[in-house]
Amino acid sequence: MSEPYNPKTIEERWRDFWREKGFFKADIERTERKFYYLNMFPYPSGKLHAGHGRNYILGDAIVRFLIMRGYNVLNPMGWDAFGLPAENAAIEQGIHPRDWTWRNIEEFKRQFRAWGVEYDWDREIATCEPDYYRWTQWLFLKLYERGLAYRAESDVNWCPHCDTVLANEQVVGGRCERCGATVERKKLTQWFFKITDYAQRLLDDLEKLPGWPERVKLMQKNWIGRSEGALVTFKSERGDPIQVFTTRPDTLWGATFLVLAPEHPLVEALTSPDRRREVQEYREQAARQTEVERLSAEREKTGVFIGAHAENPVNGEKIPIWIADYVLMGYGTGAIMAVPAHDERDFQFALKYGIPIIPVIAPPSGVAKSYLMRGSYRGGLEEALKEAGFDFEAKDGALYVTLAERDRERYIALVQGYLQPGSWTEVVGAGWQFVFPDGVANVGSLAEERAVLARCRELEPTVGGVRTVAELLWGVEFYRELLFHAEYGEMINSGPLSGTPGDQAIRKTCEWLEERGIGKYAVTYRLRDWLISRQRYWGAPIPMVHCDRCGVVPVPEEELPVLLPDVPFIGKKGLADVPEFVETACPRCGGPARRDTDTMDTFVDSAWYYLRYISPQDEEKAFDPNLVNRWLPVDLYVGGVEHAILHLLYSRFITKALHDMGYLAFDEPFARLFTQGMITYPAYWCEEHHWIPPGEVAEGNRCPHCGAGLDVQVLAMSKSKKNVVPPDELIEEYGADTERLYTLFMGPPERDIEWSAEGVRGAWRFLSRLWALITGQLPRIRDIEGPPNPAELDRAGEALWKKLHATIKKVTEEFEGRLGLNTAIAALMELTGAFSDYLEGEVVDPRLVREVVRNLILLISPFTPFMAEELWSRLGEGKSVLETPWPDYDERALAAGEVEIPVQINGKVRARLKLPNAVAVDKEALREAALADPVVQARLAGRQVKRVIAVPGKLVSIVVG
RNA sequence: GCCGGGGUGGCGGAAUUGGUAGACGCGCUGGACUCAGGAUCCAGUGGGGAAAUAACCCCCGUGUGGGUUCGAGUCCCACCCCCGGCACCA
Repeated sequence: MSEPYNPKTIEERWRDFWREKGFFKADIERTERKFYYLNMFPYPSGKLHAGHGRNYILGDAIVRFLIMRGYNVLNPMGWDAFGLPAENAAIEQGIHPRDWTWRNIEEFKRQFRAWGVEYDWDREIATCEPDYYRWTQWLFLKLYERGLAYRAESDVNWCPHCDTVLANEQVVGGRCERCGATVERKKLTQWFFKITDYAQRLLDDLEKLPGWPERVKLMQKNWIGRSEGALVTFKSERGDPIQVFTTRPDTLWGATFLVLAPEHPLVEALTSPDRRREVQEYREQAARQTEVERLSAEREKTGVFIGAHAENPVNGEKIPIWIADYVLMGYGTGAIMAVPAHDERDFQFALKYGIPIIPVIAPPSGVAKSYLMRGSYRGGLEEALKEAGFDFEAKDGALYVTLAERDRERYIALVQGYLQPGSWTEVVGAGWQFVFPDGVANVGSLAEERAVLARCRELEPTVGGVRTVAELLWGVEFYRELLFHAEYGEMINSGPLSGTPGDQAIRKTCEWLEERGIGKYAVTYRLRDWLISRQRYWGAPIPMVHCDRCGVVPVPEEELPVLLPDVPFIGKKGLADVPEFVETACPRCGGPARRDTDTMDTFVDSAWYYLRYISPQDEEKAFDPNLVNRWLPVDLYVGGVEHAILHLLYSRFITKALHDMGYLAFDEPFARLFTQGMITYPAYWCEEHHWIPPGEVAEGNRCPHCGAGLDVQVLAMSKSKKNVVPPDELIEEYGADTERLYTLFMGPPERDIEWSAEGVRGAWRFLSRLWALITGQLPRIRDIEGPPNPAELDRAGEALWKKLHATIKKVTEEFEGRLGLNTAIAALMELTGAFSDYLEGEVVDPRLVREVVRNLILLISPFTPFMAEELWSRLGEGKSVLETPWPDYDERALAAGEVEIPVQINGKVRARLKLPNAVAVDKEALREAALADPVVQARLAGRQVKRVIAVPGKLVSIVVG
């Protein structure tokens, strides 16, 4: 009757069919109904594993859908082929990186073919080929001409394992993103791209990208890290201007010291002779520190006073200058004003080093506190406080008063009368006041702070060991929570701006600063320029020449590409080690000169490749602006979230730069972005033998080599952790269609999901069932033509007809919308089940059977193209599935048949009615039908119906008394 | 610490604008076919109760506690936990 499902022979038959027919070739000249679908191109390392399928199988299904929908789809593939792994593998195996790379590429292509994943292979590109990197070099020259590529000495991240520098984006938690080695800091002269010029636009234009996941946009936003504030110029005693950036200009009057980054250029000149040695030591120690050490040594802040002072421009206060490694040279101006009363780090620092603290912002809570030491006040105070309505606690003869700020004056007047001679108390809240029997002293300036401290010392000798008023108050636990806060509030102790409310404080201060020319409103970004130099061989050489007479000279465009020297590859090698590469003539003066020996970061290669696909063989230019402007932005770009910042931010930057140069009409490369999740699988770790492939793990999670207990973690599939499932084995056992179906069925494509061998079996069972079902029906429908007549269908037929169209709708909408293909497949499984049930009924309409079979094949074809093509041809259809239009659904079918309507009574479902659709969608009829139902009637007996809510097509809710 | 996302059966996950919670699959249980089954097929499967050669019925259930509503997985408030990003950023 029906033959068994044998994917091996089926898939072998169709593997080259689509390519030979040219279904995946885009018509590049025709752009109406065009669709540029793009998968992030892979780095060809070794072999593809099942985890890679998440990206490519998804993409292939989408593209097949789009082709059937009649789109002119551009769906290219290429290779991000430059990079360190090729070099490392080459060193290990003694072969050239290029040979290693091309071997992998061939393997990838073989695997794509086995998967049934097709591309427009005429457009294949590889970034390591001269006809590609020639244009990467061209891009560099263009950026250089525009002033967007420059060479500078700076502190860079150095990976000792990879022997090269890294971009900030490639350092994760102080470690090399690639190899995990601890990153060191080095001072080197390197090439940078000026991405910071585009910081604001990269930020603003995120709003132009509604088709991007919110979280990716947010990650970019955080990475760009815009902060608003002010630049304020302080002056050293010698007169050097010291510019600081602050987000809290409203706290300027509270700045009691300055802190410079240890690397700050002024440190050298400002340090006094007696501090020189200590400062030097601190700077050296800071320079030695790796990022990791700085992170781990967190919390406790260290720093050194450099023996110089600066003048605070707003109040003329003379404040000390320190250096500390919590201030980073790379952010803002590398110098900060420290306001210990309102910044937590500054507060810790000031407390530790005995630097005065002056509060200048009232805490918004409006709470103040006062502590009266035992013996500092006369009897009767407690009663007086009580009578005046103050809230306090008495403990061991001391009083702890908590008051509202508005009662401050009244409280001071009261308590002053009860103070013992020689004693005092404080009021700590919006400002700190010391209350003596004969007067009140405010701590609103450094001079006042000194005076208060002196007076207290005089009265109480034990105060002698305390360096600042803040320290004195810190000694009273009761006060601690009020000594520091970082909130916005009314300005106090701030000269002419005292009394400015919190919501206007920053704006008013900025205006005030600008009027006086001391400072101005300013914006700072966390984003740094993109360091693109790499000291390795396998990358695009930077097309620059160093000439003793002419300096740095660009290689003329017509001399591109600067070819990588073809050298035998043994051991680590940089271009600097190849004399015949280095030695050249200066393009300007013709004299002897040296080539730049750095290659570009591979993220430069991938920052523009989506443009090259449009005209991959063009020998005249990098891309054809005319065609590119018609085909881009990319309609749908699919790849992993791990590129949320690096690749996607760089690509946006390069697109904008090319846009500004007039090459591109658009300034965002990817209209819609979809980030697929990763496939995870258990990974086993043995202390001694490291990663153990899951298949080799011994009984009881033990190491097969030493028997030690293994550490199991479910991690993203990767070759390095040995937890991969090879597609070849899956295809051998179940066929590519099963792997494809399971990959898309396992869960929503954007989520990380664990691979399950049992799940694969489920997909296999379904396909076997479907195969048997359809092949079993072929004889019945071979000679049947035309669609069924809905009017002639019986109840069962009508239900199936309805189900069919609901499924078409569901699958279509998932492809066109959120790409929840797992639910689309579930719908196809349901339809298959319903179809199977229908066939067991007594009356079977062959035309309906034919209709369902045809549509099932078409609907499932993006997921399982081999089986679909095979069944389609057996059906006697002359054309390929890919030449057949995607089915449309019929609204009439959706409105046919019966629906089940639940009836709720007081919020609980008490009956389910089967009603004709016509009744269910009519509010009144629905209401009547529900009330007339016997079960409902019985429920309502003797109770009063208060309200009936009938929701057409949904439910009826009855409220009774 | 700050900013996002998310907590639904034994598991992966479904649930338009608030409208039958648990689609679909896995696993499990029972049965069939088998020398055998880790293959395949059929049936059942949130928990508890009632009932029992049947259908049906009741209670509880979407991290916790409150709230809005005829009705809440979905909305509001408070909290707990997990994941991701940033992290001395001035």
